[in-house]
Amino acid sequence: MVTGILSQALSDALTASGIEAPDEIHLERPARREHGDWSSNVAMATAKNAGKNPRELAGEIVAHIEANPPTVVKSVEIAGPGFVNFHLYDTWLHDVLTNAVTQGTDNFGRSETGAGQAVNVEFVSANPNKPLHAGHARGACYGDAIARLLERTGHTVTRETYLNDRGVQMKLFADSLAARKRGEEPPADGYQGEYLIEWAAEMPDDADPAVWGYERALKSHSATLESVGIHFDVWFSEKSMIESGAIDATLTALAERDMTYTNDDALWLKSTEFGDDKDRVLVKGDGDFTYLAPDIAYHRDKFSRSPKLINVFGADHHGYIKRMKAAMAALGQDPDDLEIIITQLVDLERDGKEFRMSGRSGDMVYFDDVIAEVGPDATRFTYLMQSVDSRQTIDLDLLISKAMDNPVYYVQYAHARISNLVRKAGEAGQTRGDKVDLALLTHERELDVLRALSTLPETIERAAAERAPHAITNWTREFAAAFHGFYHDCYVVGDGVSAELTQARLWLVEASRVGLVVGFDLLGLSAPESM
RNA sequence: GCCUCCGUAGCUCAGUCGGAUAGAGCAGGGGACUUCUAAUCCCAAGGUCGCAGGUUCGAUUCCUGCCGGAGGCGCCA
Repeated sequence: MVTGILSQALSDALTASGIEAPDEIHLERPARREHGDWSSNVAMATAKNAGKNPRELAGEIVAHIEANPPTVVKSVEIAGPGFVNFHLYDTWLHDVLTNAVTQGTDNFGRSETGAGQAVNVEFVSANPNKPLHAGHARGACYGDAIARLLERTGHTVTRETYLNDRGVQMKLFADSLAARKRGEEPPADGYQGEYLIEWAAEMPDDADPAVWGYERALKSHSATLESVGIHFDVWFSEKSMIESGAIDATLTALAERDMTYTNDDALWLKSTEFGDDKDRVLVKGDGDFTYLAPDIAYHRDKFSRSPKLINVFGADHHGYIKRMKAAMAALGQDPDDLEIIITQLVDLERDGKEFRMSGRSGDMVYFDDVIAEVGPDATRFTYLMQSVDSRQTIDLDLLISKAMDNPVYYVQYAHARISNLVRKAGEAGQTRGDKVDLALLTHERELDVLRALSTLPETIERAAAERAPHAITNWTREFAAAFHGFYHDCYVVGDGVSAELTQARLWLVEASRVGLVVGFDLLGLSAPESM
C-alpha cells in the first residue's frame, strides 16, 4: 500500500531529525489537486512537543525525503502552515487498477478487520400484527447494509429479527381481526388499519384469529422483505421463551446475582446500579411480565449464541438503551458488547399530507407501497442516502414523480455502460487480454476514475467501523461521476484509439466494474447490464 | 425538567477522529449529440456552516450556554 510507504518515509525523516515518530502518521487526500496526491500534517502535529516551528520541521522532513525518495514519489513539498505534500507518479494509480482486477468482486475492498468475530445484527423486529410501513423500511435497509459491511470486513454475521408474538398487543390484534371478520369496527384501542379488512376477508371462518392473523402478518413481512432482497437467518419468537422457560430462567439468574427485589407485589430489576435512571419492573403486581422481562431473556439468549450484539432500533426506543445495557450488566455481560444503534424516524408526505410512521392509527404508508412505486433498487438507495442520525423526510409524490431521476439510476447507468463497452469491444474483436501497458493511462479522466477507485477500500473500512452505509452510497455516486466523465472523454474502441490503448482502457473498465459491483453489493443493489 | 439526535446553498443532504479556497444532487441560468446508450458531459451562479462564548498556531468540526426542530422519559411495548 502506498500509504505504508509514505508513512514509513515520514517516520524515517522524523527519526533523522531526532524526533520520535507517532504510532500512527496521519495521511490524507488533499481536497485540492495542486496539493498533491497525499498529504500529512505530521510536522504540525509533532512540532510543538519537539520545540520546533512547524514549517521548519516540515522543511527538514522534505529535505530528508528528497534525499531518499521512495520510488513512487515524484516530488514532495512544504505547503501552507506546515503540510508535507506528496506528488506521486501515476504508477501508484495503475497499481490500484491491477489490484482491483486481480482481487475481483469477491475480494476487492475485503478486509480482515473483523476476522474471527461473530456478530448478531438484530433489525426490523416489527410487531407481527400489521404490514411493515415506510418507517420500518429505513431500519430494514440500514440493518441489512450494516450486515453486508460487517461481512465485507471479515465478520461472521447473523441477521436476526424478533417477534413480539405474545402479550397485550397480540390480543388486541386478534380481537380487531375477529371484529372485522364479523363486519364490525375494531375495538377503540384496537388496530384500525384497513389492511385488517382484507385480511379478515382472507381468513377462513373456522380459523383462530390469533393464530391465523399472526401467520398472515409473518407472511406479509417476509414477502415484503423478500422483495427487496432482505433475508433473516433467525426469526426469534418471544412466545417460544415462555414454552422453553427462558424467561423464568432469566429471572432466576438475575435473582441469584441479587439483582432483583420485590416491592408493591412487583418484581424489580436493580438497573440503577448499572447506570439506569430508575429501577425497572420485570413482573407486574398482577403477575404478568412487563415487556422488559422477555426482552432481557431474549438478549441473554442472543449472548449465549453470539459474543457481540448489534440492535438497530427506531428513535422511539432511545430510552431503551440504558435499561437493556444495565440488564446485561446485571447478568454479568459486558454492556459494551451490546451496541444499540438508533435510526431517526422517517416522515412521509403524500398528497401534501404528513404521515407519522408510528402509533396505532391506520394512516400508514406501507413499505410495499414504496417498493411498488419506485422499485427495490431506488427504495434501498433512497433509504441509504443519508445518515441515520438525521431525521429523514420522504415526499412520496416527489419520489415517484422523480423516479426516473433517482440517483440510483445514475450509478447503475455507469454499470450498464461498462457492460455495453465490453460487449462493443468484443464485437470489434477486442477482448481484455493478459498483455497490457497501463502506462498508457495518463488522461486526467482515467486518473480520476482510478483516484476514486483507490478510496473504496478505506471507505468500506470506515463505513463498517462507523456503521455508516451512506458513505458507500456517496462513494458510488462519486465513482459513477468519475466514470461517466471518462466515458464521455475517452473512447475505448473506435477510430483513433490504438489497440494498445483499447487494451489498457478495457483493464480500467474491468477495474471500474469490480469497484461498482462491490459498492452495489454492499448496498444490496442490482447491477444491470443494460438500461 | 432530564436524556438522545438534528440545525450547512432556494430544496434534499454530504463533509466534521481540528487543518490549506466548505461539496453534491435537485430547482433556476448558459452550452455540448456525424464514432462505445445524452438516464451523460461541461460552464456560470448560489453560503454570516442556528446564535454567543471558550480551548487552539488554526474551529463548520471539540467544550459550555442559549435558540429552533424531532423523539424518549409508564407496573404500555
